[in-house]
Amino acid sequence: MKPVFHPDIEDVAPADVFGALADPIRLGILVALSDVNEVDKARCSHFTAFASPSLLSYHFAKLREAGITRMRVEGTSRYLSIRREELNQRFPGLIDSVIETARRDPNLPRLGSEWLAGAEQAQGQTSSR
Amino acid sequence: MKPVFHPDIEDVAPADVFGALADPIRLGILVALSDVNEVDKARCSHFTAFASPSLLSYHFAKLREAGITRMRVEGTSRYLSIRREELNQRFPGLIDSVIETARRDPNLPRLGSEWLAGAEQAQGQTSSR
DNA sequence: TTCGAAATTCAATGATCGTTGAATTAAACC
DNA sequence: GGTTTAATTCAACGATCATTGAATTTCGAA
Repeated sequence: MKPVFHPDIEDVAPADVFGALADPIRLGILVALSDVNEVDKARCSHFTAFASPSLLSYHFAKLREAGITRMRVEGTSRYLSIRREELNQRFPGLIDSVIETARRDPNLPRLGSEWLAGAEQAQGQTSSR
Repeated sequence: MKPVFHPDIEDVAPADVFGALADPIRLGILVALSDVNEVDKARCSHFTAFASPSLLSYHFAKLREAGITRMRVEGTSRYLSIRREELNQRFPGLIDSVIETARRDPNLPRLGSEWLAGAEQAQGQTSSR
């Protein structure tokens, strides 16, 4: 249960962020994450429609290592969220315009609306962050 | 004197734009271009401090093919500019926050201040690394 | 203690990327 | 004409990328 590496936001370079955004699957993940109001409600397995499990792992790691997402381990599951406050502190306004730009792209993979409501049963009181 | 291809801004996908931004040299070019108030005043040869001529050509093409820059041919020279209006129409607010983000990166290649002022015969000496 | 679900890791692939250096085009200037 | 200047093109290279599929880890539950 190695505790998933997250880079210090100060160590993230703009070019790294843009590199992580240069893929339709990852942009689709980002948009889906931004649709989740409840923090840490997005489980990795919710994205199986986007790609195979191993490919998803690859893309999740890319986003995480670029400082864009956070990954919380709980049992055999992983929950994803956008590192909004840290990103806004380091790159003010960037992530919002990126998400807004991606959201308008009709060619990105998307999740049905049902999963947003159906992904429940989270007991998220364990120390956040 | 083939007339330089520029993609229709509607054909540009967000992932393509981010891919073009995923490089320090190209971000440096973008920041430098945003410093030029006079449109079409930035000649390609002004960026020789950033990389070799052939590598510059490569990066210029990347930015151009991603719909980010425009290239005007005049004699043997080429002048670059950011496609601001079109980008803002297609991806509102994006290019400004990208430039602002890049401008704060202390690790990007930069141009001296002398070239901004008309600079005709500038031959900088600031090569390091 | 075995079984199954969630997710990662690993090795392999073909594609694209960033970089170099030499050759090439194209216009300008004597 | 020949030369110079600006910039691109081309072939090569090693590095990274996106993708696949099989093997592995980890934990929860029966």
